[in-house]
Amino acid sequence: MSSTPPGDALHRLLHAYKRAMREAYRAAGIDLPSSHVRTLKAICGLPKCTAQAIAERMHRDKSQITRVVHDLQAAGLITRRPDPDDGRRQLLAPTASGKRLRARVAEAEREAGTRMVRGLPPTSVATFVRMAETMAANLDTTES
Amino acid sequence: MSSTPPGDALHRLLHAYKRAMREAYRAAGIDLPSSHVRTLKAICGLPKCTAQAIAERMHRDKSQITRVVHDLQAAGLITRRPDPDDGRRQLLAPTASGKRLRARVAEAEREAGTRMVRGLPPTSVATFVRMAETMAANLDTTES
DNA sequence: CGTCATGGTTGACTTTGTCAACTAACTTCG
DNA sequence: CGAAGTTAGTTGACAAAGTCAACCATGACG
Repeated sequence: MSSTPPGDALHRLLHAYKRAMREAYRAAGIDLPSSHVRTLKAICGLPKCTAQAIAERMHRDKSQITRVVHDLQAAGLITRRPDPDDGRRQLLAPTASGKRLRARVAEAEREAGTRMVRGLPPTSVATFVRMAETMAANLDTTES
Repeated sequence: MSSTPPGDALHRLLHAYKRAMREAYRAAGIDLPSSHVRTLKAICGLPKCTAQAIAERMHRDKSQITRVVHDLQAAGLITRRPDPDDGRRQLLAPTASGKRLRARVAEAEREAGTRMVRGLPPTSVATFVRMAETMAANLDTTES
């Protein structure tokens, strides 16, 4: 019975969220898939950013990062140069246009984000986010 | 700073959740993709269930439902027979083994679900689910 | 030096979601 | 009645996202 399986609500929410984001991106003239956008955000956010760091930070497969990074570079949004300290690593950094795009993304997201939490007390939203993080951590760490 | 963009937390959570579910399914010897499982749950939950009803209920594309339903039928988990009242519609219902599977799924989910909310007060979890639903509704309804 | 871990790349593949065209069955209404 | 529109479902094609495993380099360490 349990009329509200938590997974369903989650699934619907993320689905709606992704749709809203894609919508927002398109409205802002940004035609990148959302995973690329998130990767770009990560690169802009982390100071000395490597592919590994991104993969770890957002729990994604290395191969995925490789491909996305490749695309972003091809689009002239980021630069990739070998780390002088370690020949295996490559340091990722946004270009000027990458940073500009990132700013526009932030703008679009803020708009959609506020729309999402319309009518909800801000403190609850903070709690919500914290809970989401706790749950994710719970699920992650308990992997045998 | 706003070190925690709400979307990221969401994404990580759903990702972790899906992984946990798949893990749980596999551990229970259920080798169905999660979308099939969710569809089966919907069919078991709705009394007189049509493909359209499912699509609407979980905001998914009709075509997706068609294919999943087809698979479930091929696996002998559901039956599909034309609605006597309307020749276009098809009534979907779980078979005996479909119901059994559904029960096992519920078991596995309960286990993973409780693991997820470990250490969180149950009332907060309820609030969390309600908020998730509100947000999803916010995003859905505000489409121009 | 050999061995092993690490960062990254590649290929093949599955799952999920999206779009558009299309059939068949109902409905509406002139 | 019959033409026009709706609705349920199907199909094909495709993009996006995630997963798995094998594979080079480079670096670290005995």
